[in-house]
Amino acid sequence: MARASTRARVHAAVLSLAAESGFGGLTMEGIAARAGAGKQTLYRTWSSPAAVLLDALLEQSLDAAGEVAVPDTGDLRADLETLVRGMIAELADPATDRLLRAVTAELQTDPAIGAEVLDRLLGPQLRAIADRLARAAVACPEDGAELLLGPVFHRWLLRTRPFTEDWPSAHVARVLRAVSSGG
Amino acid sequence: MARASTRARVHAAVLSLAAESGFGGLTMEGIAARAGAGKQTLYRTWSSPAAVLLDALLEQSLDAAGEVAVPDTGDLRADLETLVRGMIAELADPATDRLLRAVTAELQTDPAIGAEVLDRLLGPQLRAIADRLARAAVACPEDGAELLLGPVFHRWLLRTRPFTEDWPSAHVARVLRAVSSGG
Amino acid sequence: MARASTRARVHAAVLSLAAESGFGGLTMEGIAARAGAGKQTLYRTWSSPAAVLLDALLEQSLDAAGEVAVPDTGDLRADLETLVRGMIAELADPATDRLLRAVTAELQTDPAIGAEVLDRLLGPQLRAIADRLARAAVACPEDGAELLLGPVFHRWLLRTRPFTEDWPSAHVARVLRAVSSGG
Amino acid sequence: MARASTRARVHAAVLSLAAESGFGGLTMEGIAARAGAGKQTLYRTWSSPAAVLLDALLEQSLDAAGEVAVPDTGDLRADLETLVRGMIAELADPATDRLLRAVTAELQTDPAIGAEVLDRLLGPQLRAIADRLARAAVACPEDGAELLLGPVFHRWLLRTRPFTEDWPSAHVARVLRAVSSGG
DNA sequence: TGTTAAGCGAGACGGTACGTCAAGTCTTTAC
DNA sequence: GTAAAGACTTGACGTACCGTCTCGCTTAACA
Repeated sequence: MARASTRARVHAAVLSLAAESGFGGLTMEGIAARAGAGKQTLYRTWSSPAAVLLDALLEQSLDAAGEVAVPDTGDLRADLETLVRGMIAELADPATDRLLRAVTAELQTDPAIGAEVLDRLLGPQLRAIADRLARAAVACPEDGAELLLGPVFHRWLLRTRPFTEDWPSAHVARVLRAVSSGG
Repeated sequence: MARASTRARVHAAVLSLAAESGFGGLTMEGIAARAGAGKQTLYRTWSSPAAVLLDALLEQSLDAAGEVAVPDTGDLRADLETLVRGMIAELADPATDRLLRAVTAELQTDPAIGAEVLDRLLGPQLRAIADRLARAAVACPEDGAELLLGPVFHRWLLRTRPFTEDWPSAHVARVLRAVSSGG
Repeated sequence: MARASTRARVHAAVLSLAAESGFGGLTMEGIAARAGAGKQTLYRTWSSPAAVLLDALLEQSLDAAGEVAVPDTGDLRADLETLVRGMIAELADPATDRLLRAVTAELQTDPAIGAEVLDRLLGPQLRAIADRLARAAVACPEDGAELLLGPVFHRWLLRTRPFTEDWPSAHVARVLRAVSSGG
Repeated sequence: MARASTRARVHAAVLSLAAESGFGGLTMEGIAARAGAGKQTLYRTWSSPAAVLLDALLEQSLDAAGEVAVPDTGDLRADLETLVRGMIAELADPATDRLLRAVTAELQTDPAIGAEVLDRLLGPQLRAIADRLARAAVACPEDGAELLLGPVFHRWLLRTRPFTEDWPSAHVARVLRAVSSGG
């Protein structure tokens, strides 16, 4: 397995390269050169630039962002709205936008990446939201979480239309109605 | 502009190549060779393999599949469930799966592709669903359509969990509750 | 086939590199870089650094040295001795020595190189000597030529012992006796 | 210096590898792996795969094959013809052919290899033939041995033309004439 | 109808990156 | 405390495509 110092240099290299030239510019060759590492060293551990980047991101932000922070003030409606508005704001940041789009694209092709993203990013996020819903006595918290996030991703990923200022509150209202008692 | 016969040969070539080796295996060089065309001829008209493929697909299926068929039996709940089950079945087909994933991935990178897909595939689909909802006197049909499709795409694209047999009906029930009177 | 200007640049590159760093330092990559050519351009025409070098050498010296000059003063013994002394002198030159050794080594491995060398260097040389012998009414000129050159190469290639000043005349005498009347 | 058991394992490894994949396939890495030794252990004692192989060969066959057996029935002509035919037969064996070509090629590059080969293979061979000639009262036995072997090697190494059935006897006749009384 | 420019096939070209291999050096582990 | 195991940097390998660029050869439209 790779030595710790090697991993660190590679992580630094991939992050700096991604920051400079975007995800599309990442190549194994370039990462190796920037890291002062041999290509074989990279291939020994990672299978593609996306895998390197993902690993770097996860290592970097594991504890901090790994714990997807779902607010819990007791007011479910307000909490979900805060969450949705936060996500939209994050997606509006060009850096995050480019990065998440790249990961999503890669994820379509490489199932291994997909599994890792699910394990360490999406899964926790969905679970955290589901937990918040469960704490509010919602009947089907997993489906509720999906109902909350699905349209956000759909609109963002497929660029169907921009987010408007008042959409989040209306969206949360619909989601809450969807999972309310009658369900 | 390319001659009609050239276009036709290129379209045939890209479709057969995509069918054989998947989207990832498409290259301008390969398409040109299969089509018996020069590379320059391709570059004169299209900028990437994705553009060629998309053009071929749209030309092939524009009128037929372009008209997204949303059933309208009068029973909204049943119609939407039929629609959702149909989509899920389509996504389960390996060929469709690969193709749509590839287009989605490409769409993250190339805004021109994105615009074309939105114009000619997603837009009509969303509008057709919204129309169906509007005909059932739903208040916010666009948001309803998004609420219906978003979770399906979310689960499929991000591979969070498989679709189960009874999920569609529960999902449709939630969506209908979401857009009911209060919305 | 390669364009003339490309060939010329590649030939110049390989000759200058060989002069600077010796044959062992030749790589396809290095030649391509020096020539300002793509690697594929090299591989399209030549299969190895040795092939490039050989081609350059042959093109360079084709007419001049291609015509292996066997002296013909009428005095066969003197002519052959001149020839042998000339060869020994040439082999004593470090540049020629290194180059011919390299070609000989490569020739063991790559049959295509061998065929080319035979066609354009060794064949003509042997034939020229055989012709000279034939003109002197020697019965088996090809075998005579081999008898003349074989021991020279043997001693030089295998470094069995150095050439001495009086060896050529004794050697030629033996060869002439070998192919005389009885042969 | 390497331990005896290590040397033995390395020798076995290099011989088996050479037998399987030919000389060209030998690498320090492969030998080390096959021998169950570290690469460093190899480099400590040998400088190249050729050195390892040569060492193994010489250790294996020193006394046995080192004594080049030149027949001595009293009939010099017949003995030399037997010898030549034997050499040609040996060179016709693909395994011997490959091995000797490889050693010859290596010998052009690495003078140390050359010296060792001369000392322990070629030298004894030439000396044995010279001795046989001397025993037949030939005046210049070393030159005679060279005259006998030179053309064989020349034709084989440079692949000028194949050996024919009746060439050995004619060749021996010429060599004997060359070194006869007149010389 | 005969000319002439365009579109075209073919593919060489300078490049970049690929993923692999082996070289030779180094560190770590374990006997 | 020596050597195995093997990670490391380096650099060449040969291949695949990239996008650009000549080359003739069609071929359709205009003179």
